[in-house]
Amino acid sequence: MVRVLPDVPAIDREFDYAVPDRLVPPGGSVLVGDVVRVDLHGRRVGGWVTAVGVEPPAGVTVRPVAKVSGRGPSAELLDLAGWAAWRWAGRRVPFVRTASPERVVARLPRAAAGSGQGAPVPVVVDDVARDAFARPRAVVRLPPAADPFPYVLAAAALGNALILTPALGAARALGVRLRRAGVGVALLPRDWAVAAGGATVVGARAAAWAPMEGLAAVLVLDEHDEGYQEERTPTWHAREVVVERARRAGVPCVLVSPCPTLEAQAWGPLLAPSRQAERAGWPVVDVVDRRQEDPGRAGLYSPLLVERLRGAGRVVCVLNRAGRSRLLACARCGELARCEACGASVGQEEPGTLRCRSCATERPALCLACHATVLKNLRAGISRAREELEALAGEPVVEVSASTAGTDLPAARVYVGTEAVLHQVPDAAVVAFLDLDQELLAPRYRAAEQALALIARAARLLGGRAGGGRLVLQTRLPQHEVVAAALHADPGRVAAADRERRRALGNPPFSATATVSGAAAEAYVAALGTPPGVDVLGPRDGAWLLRATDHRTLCDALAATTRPPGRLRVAVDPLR
DNA sequence: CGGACAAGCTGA
DNA sequence: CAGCTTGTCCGG
Repeated sequence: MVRVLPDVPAIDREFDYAVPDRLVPPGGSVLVGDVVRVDLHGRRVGGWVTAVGVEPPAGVTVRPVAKVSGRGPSAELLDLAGWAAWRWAGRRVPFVRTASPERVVARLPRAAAGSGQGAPVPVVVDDVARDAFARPRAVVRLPPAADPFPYVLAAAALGNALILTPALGAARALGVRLRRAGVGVALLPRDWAVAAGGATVVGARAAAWAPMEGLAAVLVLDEHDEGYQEERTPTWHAREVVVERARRAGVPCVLVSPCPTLEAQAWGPLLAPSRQAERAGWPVVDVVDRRQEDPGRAGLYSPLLVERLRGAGRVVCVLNRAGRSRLLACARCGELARCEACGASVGQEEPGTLRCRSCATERPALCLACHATVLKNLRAGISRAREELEALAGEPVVEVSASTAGTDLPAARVYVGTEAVLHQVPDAAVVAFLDLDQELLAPRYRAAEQALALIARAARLLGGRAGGGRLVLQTRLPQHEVVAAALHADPGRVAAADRERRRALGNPPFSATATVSGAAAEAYVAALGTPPGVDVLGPRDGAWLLRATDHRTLCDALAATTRPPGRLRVAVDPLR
């Protein structure tokens, strides 16, 4: 008899089944974690074995398992899924799915050896990196131009390591380098079976749930990257998952980032490089104080930036324009979309709503003249920026946005785009933030941290100080700590200022928060009540904000609340 | 989630 | 009251 968790998120219960002899693999047995198919209430669903040799409760008719499909997550990972369901107020199934192979894995291969191509390069481990792994936990501040590979090698030198990168491309590149260094590597999600057989694992967010045989060390690169957080509920964070995994396994865990989050710094000791080493790993910064320019004539491009544009090498301009569009017109009659109250042009910040930038009056997105609901974009921020830049540069300028990801960018010397441009252009001689204030003043509690992360990303395209690249920051807030941090290659300035600000405002990591939204939110909040240590704020726009002293208090309160029927979204640690 | 079954609604 | 929709329950 086995206990089975069906692969149906809404059920979130286990059921007992018998295993017919003919389904027991020859010479083996059905194990915890195995993927099965079972009949449940008139339909056949997938599921996972969560316990074997169980005694079903009296009075239930036990049905046989329909099929034993293959191997699945270990008992440790099933347990971790239970913890994650608590931590992010979700169900176990989404986590167990993430921990499972994409396709059926009938049996595991033997432990992965080195690639065998040529003689393995002896693993020379950097002293600083080895010291980081000699501690149970460490946060390493590594400047953007520095190669993190010594930390990767130091992790792999301890045995089968779990190494996370924010995106799969970086994981693939690390895998190649590790194989060349003679390390047996599994790239998740592709090599699930290899990982389960025993290997050092590299991968992105989902690899936090990789099967590991004899986990020896955990390493998270670019720990600050928001790609580590799942956007859909449960809004789990890969860094938190692997930190917990390392803790449970009693193995060292190292988080690396050019600009470590306050969450990371609250978790473990910060190892910062020498001032000299850190300066070498950040580019030279030009701060352009836009307050000094003639307000009537100041466009998007300062005289200094125009001068940099004339130099040699690739130029990348970043313009994260808040709002979907700046100027709209009716697609049917051509009437400009203007404010009813003051006549100024209105923009569309959220689909379906027009907002006046001058008096903040809002109205539904329809034409005042003919009531058509389709409006077209006359001045998307980036498109206009591109035209102006092309005129200034006197050469073709390529526009880059999230929508051009994965396509071949036209060859050009000058690029302009949203922050997506920093992910799509490999390197540059100049990176300019046309309107850094947009980032600095964003109405999010993480704005400073995120702005610095963006600058660190730009710094990667430029290389270190010796490379001669220039980072141009156009701002009206030249004293802002983010600008100062970039200028002095000292991310600690942002951390220090942000820490005090967040402490004063009770923002994470000095609290644990969750948002509750959806049709059933009101009933859920009512059922939650007012547990000690948890503040219930709102509703605002139909959503409630829960703030607790810590995650234990918050998550215990959420776990004690039964979900009412209806649509409900509970997001623990929302980035907002 | 989605099948089973009950209760409710409609039209002849 | 058949035939259909809608709602609630519950799964081994």
